[in-house]
Amino acid sequence: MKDGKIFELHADVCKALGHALRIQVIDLLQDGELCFTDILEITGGLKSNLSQHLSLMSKKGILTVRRQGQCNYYSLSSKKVARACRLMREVLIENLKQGQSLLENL
Amino acid sequence: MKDGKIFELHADVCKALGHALRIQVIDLLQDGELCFTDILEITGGLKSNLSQHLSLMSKKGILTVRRQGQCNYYSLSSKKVARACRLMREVLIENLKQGQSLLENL
DNA sequence: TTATTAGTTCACAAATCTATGAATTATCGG
DNA sequence: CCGATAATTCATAGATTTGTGAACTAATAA
Repeated sequence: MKDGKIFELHADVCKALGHALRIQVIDLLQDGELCFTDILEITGGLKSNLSQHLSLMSKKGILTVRRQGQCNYYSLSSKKVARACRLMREVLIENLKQGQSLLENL
Repeated sequence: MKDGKIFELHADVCKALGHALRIQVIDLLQDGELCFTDILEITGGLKSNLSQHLSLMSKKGILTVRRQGQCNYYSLSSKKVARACRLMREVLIENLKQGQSLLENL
């Protein structure tokens, strides 16, 4: 595989983390699966919107869906997703502590 | 801080990972700082483009800049950025192995 | 001072992403 | 079959991100 291609695939997977609702979903699924309706109830908003975000996350390979009867259960495809997410959160917290974000958002 | 706000800030930091060139830069800086010109030489493309991506990464707090004489040296703000990035790469590799990406990209 | 090197900033068009609401599909219970 | 529940798909308008080239700033060298 060409070198540039791996960067694009890699970035594509990382892009799946780049939205507040998607981050919240990853947070919610850290301890196990939840069904669509439960996620919707917690996050709020339109079901069509949530559905599209979950679909994107599944396509990028960070979520897994399990269909059971009427309900769709979503879970993280790997614990590594949650770990990566937590690391980035720590980076954020460290930056916030240094007040960097205050300066940058003026 | 409101709960929704942390998700947005968190997503914002993660967004900084969501671009092929920026992933490549993180890769390059894993073992230490590099100056702008060196990065440009490796990644290719327009300097204005690279400059904007580096600036974005700095604003989001994942890069640090050190100005020395004529040159600007960039480095990762934390080893955690590289670790998170590697985790996501592993997630990608695992998915590729399972051939998920082939199916999804048809 | 003038030229050169290093890099940033700016404006703008093109591409991509996001939210919304309506229409649609699928499953189950009666 | 019929109605209800669960969720996806679709079209589209609006917002954000990206790449490009020109103009600009800062530090050094001649």
